[in-house]
Amino acid sequence: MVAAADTLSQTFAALADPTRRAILGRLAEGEATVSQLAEPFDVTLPAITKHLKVLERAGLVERSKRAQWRPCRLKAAPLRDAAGWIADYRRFWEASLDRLDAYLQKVQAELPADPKNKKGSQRGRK
Amino acid sequence: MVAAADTLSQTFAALADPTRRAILGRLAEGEATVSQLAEPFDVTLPAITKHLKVLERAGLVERSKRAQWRPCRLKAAPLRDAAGWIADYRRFWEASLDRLDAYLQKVQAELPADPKNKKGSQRGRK
DNA sequence: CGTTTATTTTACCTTCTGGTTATTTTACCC
DNA sequence: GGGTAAAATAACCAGAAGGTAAAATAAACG
Repeated sequence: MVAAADTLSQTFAALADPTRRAILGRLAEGEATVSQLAEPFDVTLPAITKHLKVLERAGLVERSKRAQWRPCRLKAAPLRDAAGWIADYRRFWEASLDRLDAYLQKVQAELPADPKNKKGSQRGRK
Repeated sequence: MVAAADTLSQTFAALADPTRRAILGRLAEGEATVSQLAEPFDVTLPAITKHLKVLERAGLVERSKRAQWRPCRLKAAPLRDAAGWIADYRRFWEASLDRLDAYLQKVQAELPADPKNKKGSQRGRK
């Protein structure tokens, strides 16, 4: 425990499920009720309710009451923060920097690695 | 099961833990061994090994062997895809669009509230 | 060879997750 | 009020997560 359920963790955890990502995708097209959201998926409604609760706790979805419906709409603010966190790593994947970096680290890893390289004689146990 | 553990889900799941994000942060400064990575945290080494395995399976970390050390380095490629997914929602949080959108959806929510759109003629999705 | 250092593996435990079915609640409608 | 549709809740379950302590590997070193 102690996990503290920080906002960023909740956001990423919410995004770590394909069903939930699809729900957000659907909500990007506009408000939808729970049944409408559930329709494309092969799961029961309570399962969708749970997913929505996760999304709601993560601040990614907001719900209102309209008659017996509970329409949901997208709230993208947490995505801004998530994108912000990831953006710090942009330089690592941009251009060939990733490969260059890998190369440099590999060289750095190889040089001071084997001053002698002895062979062990232990070989038959498991 | 059936979840298929798609790449994006694995990436987001890996990022959903503060310890793992901190590990990535440390690796952004350069290669590090397991013990070095573990040092700032109040957890045992096996816990770090597990976190590293998660990061490795997500393709965010690559490891090599150097003597008895297993130096880790950052691989940011999956972050590019994650950033790409989130970027699709950029318009929802930018500027005042979020509030405007909320307003529009609220209005939209209030107006067509009462018609007798009962059986499946709501929207015809699918 | 035996020791030491670095890391992984092996149980094992507890909590969280995602799913289910069955039952309630909520609110409209006649 | 009774019926009906939408959604939530309750109770339950299997499996994954994150953690631990203790034992096992791996590789340098003396």
